[in-house]
Amino acid sequence: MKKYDVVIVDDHLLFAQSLKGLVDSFEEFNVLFHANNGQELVDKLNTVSNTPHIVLMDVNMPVMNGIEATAWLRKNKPEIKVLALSMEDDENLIIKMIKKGARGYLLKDIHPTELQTALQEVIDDGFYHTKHVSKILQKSMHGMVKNESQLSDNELRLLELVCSEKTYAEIANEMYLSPKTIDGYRESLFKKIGVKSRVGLVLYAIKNGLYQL
Amino acid sequence: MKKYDVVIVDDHLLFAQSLKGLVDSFEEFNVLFHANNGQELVDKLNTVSNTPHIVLMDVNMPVMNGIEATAWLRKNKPEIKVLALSMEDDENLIIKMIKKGARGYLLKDIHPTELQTALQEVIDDGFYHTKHVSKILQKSMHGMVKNESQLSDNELRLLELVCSEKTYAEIANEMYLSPKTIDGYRESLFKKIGVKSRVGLVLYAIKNGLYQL
DNA sequence: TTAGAAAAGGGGAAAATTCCCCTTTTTTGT
DNA sequence: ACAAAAAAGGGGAATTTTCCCCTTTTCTAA
Repeated sequence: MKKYDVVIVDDHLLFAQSLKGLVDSFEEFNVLFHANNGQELVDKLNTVSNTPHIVLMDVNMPVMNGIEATAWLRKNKPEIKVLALSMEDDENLIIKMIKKGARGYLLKDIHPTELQTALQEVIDDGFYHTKHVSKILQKSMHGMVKNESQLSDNELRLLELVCSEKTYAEIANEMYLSPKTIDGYRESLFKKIGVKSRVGLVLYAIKNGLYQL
Repeated sequence: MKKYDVVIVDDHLLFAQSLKGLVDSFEEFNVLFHANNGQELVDKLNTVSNTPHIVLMDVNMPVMNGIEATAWLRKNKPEIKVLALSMEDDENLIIKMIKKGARGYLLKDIHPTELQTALQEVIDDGFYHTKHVSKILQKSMHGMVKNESQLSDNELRLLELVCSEKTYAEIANEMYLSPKTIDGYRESLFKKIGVKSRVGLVLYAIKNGLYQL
């Protein structure tokens, strides 16, 4: 029987290596290769003739992260199915990955047998949603998740820059905008997010993974 | 040849499982059992007659974390050697674990062969320091690491409360102290930590786990 | 017990943040 | 081409943060 080819994209070498052992131990699957980040995946797919059926994709990675890599795959290799596998249990991150094309989102603390089930279902049904992911998707359909997609690009940019010791004047300078414009963005962010101080913005940005510590 | 027994303590099941596979593949080592957190380790060590030579200890875990578990081991099972294995690359955390008795601190992105080397050296020499850990220890000996142990109780308390939308006046009220006293603590924290704004304090507190999101 | 250190508190002011209400410029849909 | 909407910018002021230098109270060790 032909095995399905899996590619692992993860910057934690130890995890990736042992994950490979686990996946290889599954009857129906076989690890084709491993990439340390999104960019390495893209490079390897462009040179190697063999394309995998499934990519097990970490989300937080240096150089090119899982979101960008998944977007690239959908555009350039749409036949490859992406299964996200991350430590981050974050509603917005999960939604973002699925919007970009991930067929499911597993947390790294799942049971090994669930990984096998997930891989098989992605092959058979085209997706695999854990109960947890289903619940988040349900909520997001009803607008229960404050998704930052309703924040403008500049507001998002400010939200990141606010997580620093820069003053608003310095931030305005960096964004080539008037301090008054920045003040407007700030006010808008306060309203949309529901906070009343810069510290509130910082806390929100960090909780929602918009600012990487 | 008798193999050395290893116990894995990690709340990420998938990682733990595949790590077990890796360790079992080493000639000289054998995984005795796995615990999901420090408390489970303590329970199992108290019921099982067999004690391991080495514990591979994650740091961030629910219920009882790696620091508490390592402290318990030093007090109750000093013959067991702890090797920390974590994602967290944080100077204070590394120092804290080693102070509590860890024989080394590995990051989860090391190469699998280095894990084998580390296990072997912990058995042979009693410790294994990566270049990274050695550098941090060297720095800490020269007071180059800003360790939060030199922050007073009130300063630490303020550092937590600062991670909120409260004003300093409100914080003063909550701590039953004059706003001016709080102002003094704040100034002292700025100096000790090396920041110049409240956002700087928030970022420091979060990076160092002093404030739980 | 008594001097010195540490903790707590204060005055005052410049800088930064927050808030509200308003104008100009740019973009967009038809 | 033009009206409406969105983005950018402004005036002005209250509040909060930040900073510096100083006094009083409390703890601590000789």
